[in-house]
Amino acid sequence: MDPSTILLSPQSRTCAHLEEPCMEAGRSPAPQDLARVAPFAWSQVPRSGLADPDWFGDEHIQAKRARVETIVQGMCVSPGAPGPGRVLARDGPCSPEKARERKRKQSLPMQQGPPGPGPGQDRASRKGLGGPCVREQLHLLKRQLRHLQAHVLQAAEPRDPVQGPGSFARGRSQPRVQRQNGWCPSPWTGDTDLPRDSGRQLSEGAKHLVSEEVGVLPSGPDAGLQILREELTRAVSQAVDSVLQKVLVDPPGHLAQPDRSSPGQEHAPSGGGSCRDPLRMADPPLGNFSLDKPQDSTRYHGSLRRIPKCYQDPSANCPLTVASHIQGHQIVSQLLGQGAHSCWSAHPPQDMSSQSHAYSQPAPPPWGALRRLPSTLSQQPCSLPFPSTHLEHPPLLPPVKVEQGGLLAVPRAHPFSVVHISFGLNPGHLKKAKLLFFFTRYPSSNLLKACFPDVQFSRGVTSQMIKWFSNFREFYYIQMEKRARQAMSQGVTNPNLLLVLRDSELFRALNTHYNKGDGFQVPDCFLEIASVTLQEFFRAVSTGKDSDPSWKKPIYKIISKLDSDVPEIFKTASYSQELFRS
DNA sequence: TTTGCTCCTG
DNA sequence: CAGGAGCAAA
Repeated sequence: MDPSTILLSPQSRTCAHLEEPCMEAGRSPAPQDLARVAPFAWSQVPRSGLADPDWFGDEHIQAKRARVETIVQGMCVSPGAPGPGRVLARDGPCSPEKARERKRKQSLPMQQGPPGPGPGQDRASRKGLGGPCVREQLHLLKRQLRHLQAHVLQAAEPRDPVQGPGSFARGRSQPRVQRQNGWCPSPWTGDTDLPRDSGRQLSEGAKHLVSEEVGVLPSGPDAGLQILREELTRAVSQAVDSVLQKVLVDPPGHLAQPDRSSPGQEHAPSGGGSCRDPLRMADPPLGNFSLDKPQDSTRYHGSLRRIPKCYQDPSANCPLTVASHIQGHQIVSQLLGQGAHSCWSAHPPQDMSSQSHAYSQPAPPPWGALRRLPSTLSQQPCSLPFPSTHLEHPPLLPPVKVEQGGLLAVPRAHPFSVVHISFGLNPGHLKKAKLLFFFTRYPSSNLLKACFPDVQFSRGVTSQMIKWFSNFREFYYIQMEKRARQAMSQGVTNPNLLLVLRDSELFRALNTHYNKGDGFQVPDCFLEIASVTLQEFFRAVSTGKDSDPSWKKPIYKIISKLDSDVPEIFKTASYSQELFRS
């Protein structure tokens, strides 16, 4: 008896939940909060200002404020001045109707955002956002700004040498600028069609909404500019948010999904729970390993096999072309939950190619990060609390014919990431396919397409990949048969004693083949499937069924039912690129 | 006919 | 790992 294949106790590993990146950072208002707060930022300023002793005690400032307010109020009733996106209007002596009208006008562009961006409209919406629409708004606001500046400069004559025009504003805004320097530009700004500078300004404006929505009374041209920036920021970021919220679904694999068709995967607490666990290694190792246990794996069959919950979810929130759930959720959660102070937001997508890991780890070698990730995946492939390290890895150009920007052609590619579509398969894809084999021995072509969003599938590519898996299986079954026969020759009688452990020779052979370099921690579920396979081969061989020319077929059938769900990370384009890179 | 699989060979 | 033959199912 070969002790290496006898499992006395299942290896159990603790469930190492990786912390969400940047969670320790102080939470800043989520965009919804911003959206809730921002429209009142201006009107709240005086109130907060009154509460501020510095502010309240300064009569000069008060006088100046009164003058500026008068000017602004005058502007708000001046014909033609207010327009869409007008932001300087505030409730005051203006008539209630006009005030209401202004409120409506100022809230419409922000709250409506892009008009009903549907799942398939994100591109168009974003174009509209970043393009002519925003430019027009910008233009309009600039005109208003010039208007305002003229008024302010007229009104605030240098009567006060200490606090000349803008001096107050500068005194107040200077530290603000300082803080702005530490502000991480919004990742979205870079994704719009706005000039990079505009994006930065917008982001800086957004920061005010976060950190200075109260307590400062903007005044003077600088402040006016700031206000304009803020409002522009608000409009754009809200629009982007709404697009995002429409486009990016709540990921099934990240949040609690109690009703998921494969609940065991979602909440596998540890160890062998990494995949659908047909054999529940919690059983004593010598317990029943008979194949009736995987009954629930029949769920994998049929049309619903491996269909992500998202596709089964009747919720309309799930667009047909689903972005990578995890990426999407990460983006949303980063944006919504961690918002302005998110490390993630410190790097616009465009910069990620040069700052790939900077936001999650100081400078981890790609493979190091990769290695840490799968080991987590192998424990919880479906809940996937993986580090953001892998979320937005820079798309790496494979040395094949590539094409940029095939977003619409890539169903699972993130709509906001630049995906380089490969028309062929590269070593990274092969590597990924091998790792995939740990989860699925018989991937459907749909699954393959889902797992290789950066590949433009053609008949040739599909068959090549199918061929790969065929080869993988071939090797796998050969090893199994070999080991089964070996066990038989060693006098093993109880097939249930045959288990594949990580330190067994069989595992080493498989690991070497599929996981060269051992950079990926093989999921426990694979060990379980391998054990089942080995036992089936042993049973067949020991009962003489191998005399039948097609004696392997029943085994194949059994094993084909034991495929596990593939971790979502495999469905991201950046993953194979990362593998290729390493 | 197409697709997918196994088996064999190089 | 790829190519090809052969088979079976859709």
